[in-house]
Amino acid sequence: MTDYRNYNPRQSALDAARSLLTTAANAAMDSGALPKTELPAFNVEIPADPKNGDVAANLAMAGARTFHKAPRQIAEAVVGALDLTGSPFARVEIAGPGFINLYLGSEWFTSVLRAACAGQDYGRTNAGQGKRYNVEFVSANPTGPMHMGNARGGALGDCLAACLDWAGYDVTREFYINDAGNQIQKFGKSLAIRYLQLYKGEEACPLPAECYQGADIIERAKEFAAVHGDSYVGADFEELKSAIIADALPKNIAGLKRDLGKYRIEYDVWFPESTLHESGAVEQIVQLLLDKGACYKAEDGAIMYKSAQYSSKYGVANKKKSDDGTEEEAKDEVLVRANGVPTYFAADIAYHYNKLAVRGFEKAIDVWGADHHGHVARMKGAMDAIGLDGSRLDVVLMQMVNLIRDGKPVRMSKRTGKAITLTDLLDDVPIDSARFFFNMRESSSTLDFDLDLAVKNDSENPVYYVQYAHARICSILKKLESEGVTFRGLEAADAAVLTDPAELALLRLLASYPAEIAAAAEKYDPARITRFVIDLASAFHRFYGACRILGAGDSVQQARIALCLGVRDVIRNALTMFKVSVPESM
RNA sequence: GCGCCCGUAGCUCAGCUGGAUAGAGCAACUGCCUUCUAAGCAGUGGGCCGGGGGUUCGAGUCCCUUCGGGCGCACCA
Repeated sequence: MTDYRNYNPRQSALDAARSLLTTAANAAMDSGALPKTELPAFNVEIPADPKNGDVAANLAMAGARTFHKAPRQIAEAVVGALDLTGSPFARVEIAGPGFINLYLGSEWFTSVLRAACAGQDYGRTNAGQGKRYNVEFVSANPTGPMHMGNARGGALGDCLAACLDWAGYDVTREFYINDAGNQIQKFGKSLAIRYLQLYKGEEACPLPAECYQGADIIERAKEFAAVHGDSYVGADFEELKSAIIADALPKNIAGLKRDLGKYRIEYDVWFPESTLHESGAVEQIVQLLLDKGACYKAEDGAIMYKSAQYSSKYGVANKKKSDDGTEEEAKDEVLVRANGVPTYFAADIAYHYNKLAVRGFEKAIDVWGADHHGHVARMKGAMDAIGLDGSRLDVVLMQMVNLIRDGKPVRMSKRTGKAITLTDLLDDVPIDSARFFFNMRESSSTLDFDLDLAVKNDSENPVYYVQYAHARICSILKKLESEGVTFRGLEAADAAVLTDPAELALLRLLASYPAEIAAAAEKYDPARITRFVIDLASAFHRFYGACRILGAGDSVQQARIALCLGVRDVIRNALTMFKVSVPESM
């Protein structure tokens, strides 16, 4: 059997076209058909309309100036020198203002057909060359439940990691546990007060407004009380806080793992922030920044980081608005407070130093909510400041989610009256829908999540539409089997007999799948795959309406079975890659 | 005030490093099941690509400007 692993037909066609045209243009210059000059930069692309060829090049238009000739004359000179023998292309045309349009031969289509149904993980490429990438996503605060941003970030980060994996990167999925710092102290205070309220009443110990108000805090306090009774009521408040944090925090972290697991997200690494403080890594980073002159001590004893100086390369640093409304120059940022406690920023620098320098990832990709965009430039700048290259940190910013019900935005849960959490969402809509819907828009766009659509069991719901295409293929294959029609294997699959536009459209889509995954990985945009698989399902349904398998002549029948197998496998692999279920019957 | 994201059909959105006649789904209307899953398909209508300048053979795409919407500008994380 031919080895189709790592095969990327679209990319090979583009590469072949570029190489052929470059050779032809040089030959035309050597023969005098074109003036000798440097070959202009040109594009090869897949035209939207197949009438304009399978690969089109703008070489002639792009070279009009350098060659001092009309585009069509240049095109004719190049095409005159073009030798297609041994190439994937069967013919060439000059069209429009001077496009050189190349048409792929049936051997290429056959190679696509066979690769797609060969059962060799078609779509996987080695574009990433095994580079080690770290994808950190969700990293929700362990002080409470996860919200919609975490839901989107989870689906986005997990599927992005999957795309990177399929595109040949060595991917680590990571969750950064913010188990240190101010918000943990606030967590402890909230818990401690809720605990005391159980014995002294709410009036005696009111919960301050800055504390966490959620019902989950009361639950944890009750659990603590169930074990320890009132033995901590008379204790020192700090002692109570420590004890109750030690009890509740691991439970919350376990809860995050459980909820994310239910959402089909499994991490390779859960990285606790506290270890950076305990190991001295945070102190070391601050010292390193002081040594490199990126930091200085302020009069009050705080250690300040020269934010503006390092951030400017990556965008304008945050400016501060003063009380009278006038604007001040970008301000340096606090790394260590005057009281000696490092800020979150200091720990975050140490954390990214750990990823890039200690563990040696080639890239750290962070998935952040867009509300943190102001931190991107300073974080990348900080990487430069500690002697790493800030471009090794990429931040995928993700815009807000609007939940829509009955055509109107919903903010609060009907049941709890509070913001809708990840678990609320997963109670309401299937996990398949959640993972799929969150990957339908690119991360830079705000996303309207239609709760009504997500639970629908009909073709309006894109998840069902795609799953149905797969189930339909499985059903067809079963039917064929029962009729005694069998597939004789890859050698029997010849794309030359597939001439219906619906068949050719399917082949072209199949051909582009590996390149789509590679592009999704490179652009950090897994939504491309979601849209691709919807397109593929749509093209299949059209094929189903236009072409029959039972009753077709033998060679056509064999080729169409191969087409079905290829589409089935690609849908299955794409959905499985995104951890969306793939039913064989519906 | 400064910064980031968005503005394309009635609605939700595609449009790949600028390319050929700007696409899809939903909604509206019309057809298609005694033949492989009608959870499907085919067809019709629907657009100063927010506005205005510029760059060039060519701009939804790049630059400038302007308007509208979202988000952010802490010794919080």
